[in-house]
Amino acid sequence: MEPTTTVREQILDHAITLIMLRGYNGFSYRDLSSLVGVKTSSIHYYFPSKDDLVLEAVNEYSKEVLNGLNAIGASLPADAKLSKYAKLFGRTLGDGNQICLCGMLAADIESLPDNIRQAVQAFFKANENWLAKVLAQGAQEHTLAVNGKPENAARALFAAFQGSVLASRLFHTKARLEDVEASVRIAR
Amino acid sequence: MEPTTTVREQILDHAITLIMLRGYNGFSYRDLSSLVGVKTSSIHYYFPSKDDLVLEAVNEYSKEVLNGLNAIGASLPADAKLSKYAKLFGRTLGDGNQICLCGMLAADIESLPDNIRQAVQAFFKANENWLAKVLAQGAQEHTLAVNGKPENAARALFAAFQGSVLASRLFHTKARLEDVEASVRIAR
DNA sequence: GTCTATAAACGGATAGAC
DNA sequence: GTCTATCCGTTTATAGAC
Repeated sequence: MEPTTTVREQILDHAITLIMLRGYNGFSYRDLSSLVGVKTSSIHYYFPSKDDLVLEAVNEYSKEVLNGLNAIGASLPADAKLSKYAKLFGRTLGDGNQICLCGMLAADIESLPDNIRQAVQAFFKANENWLAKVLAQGAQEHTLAVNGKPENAARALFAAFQGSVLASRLFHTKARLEDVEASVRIAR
Repeated sequence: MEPTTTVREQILDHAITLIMLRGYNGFSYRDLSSLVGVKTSSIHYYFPSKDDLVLEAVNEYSKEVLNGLNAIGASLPADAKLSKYAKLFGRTLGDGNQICLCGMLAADIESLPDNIRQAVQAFFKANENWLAKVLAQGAQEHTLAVNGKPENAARALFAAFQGSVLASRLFHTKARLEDVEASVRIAR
């Protein structure tokens, strides 16, 4: 009883993976065509333009990640929440390297229309707001090191997560993500 | 008495800007052709393949940034060094937004050959090593907040700088870079 | 919905004249 | 060194048959 995945869902799912792997300018309808097994013209049937496809990819990806955030128990201690966040961040690709779709599109942002920019901005803000609350909690519990206002520290921390997944892939190691978590966690 | 810039230098300079703006897959020999005012075949004369061009762009960019690092006085207090670093990091593009060429290529790394990957890795390591020394100094001087070993904190900090220039451009603001500096600076 | 066929522009790259 | 001319594959996208 496998859940039936529609062609549309398959296209979107492969598009998400390809964007995370090679970015907006690094994949084509032809790539998707060979992955899904339909002709490029069929892909245009579901997603008339590449920008339509990418916008839906951002929305789908955002929904998944934000659902993951909501699934992190609100009653947990702050440092435990942060650990779960670090694991959830991005999506593990084939070889174990992680990358965030919205971090990738932030790099490609000068090639993208404004509606996609807004969607990526919304993803950034949602993550930063969530992290700000965790940092505020962690400061109170004396488990996380917060310098300055939680809002500012959260933006810096989110940037560090984004940068660390780039470095993780560049060096073929997951250790970079752990460095970020360790940089705010207070040793006991 | 303007310093004469050769065609080769102009090509390389525009290539650096274009890579920072749109990434490896987001610019073409045609773009360079119209910017420099020579035909694409002339560009191939200087840089036989696109990968040759990008490798030289990385080397030139690295040289400039590393020269900038060396120009930061060794006798300065750590927090002053960090301020200078934040200003030097990346390169200011047309509208005031900053971006780092090697951060951009780290995003595109899956489209690039191994010799370019190694050059980008070298840039990351050089920056991380420099930051590790500054953090160690700052910990001693009690001006910078360092959690854990300086080497690990430096990798997290460099990642934060990389992520923050992406966010700065995404949101059209320089404030994100300042958040990173503030996140390690101890208020007095 | 999916296909074939095709358009029209763009991609990196090369040969050879000047 | 720089040009013209050209190769040939790729890219996004559309029209129309089934």
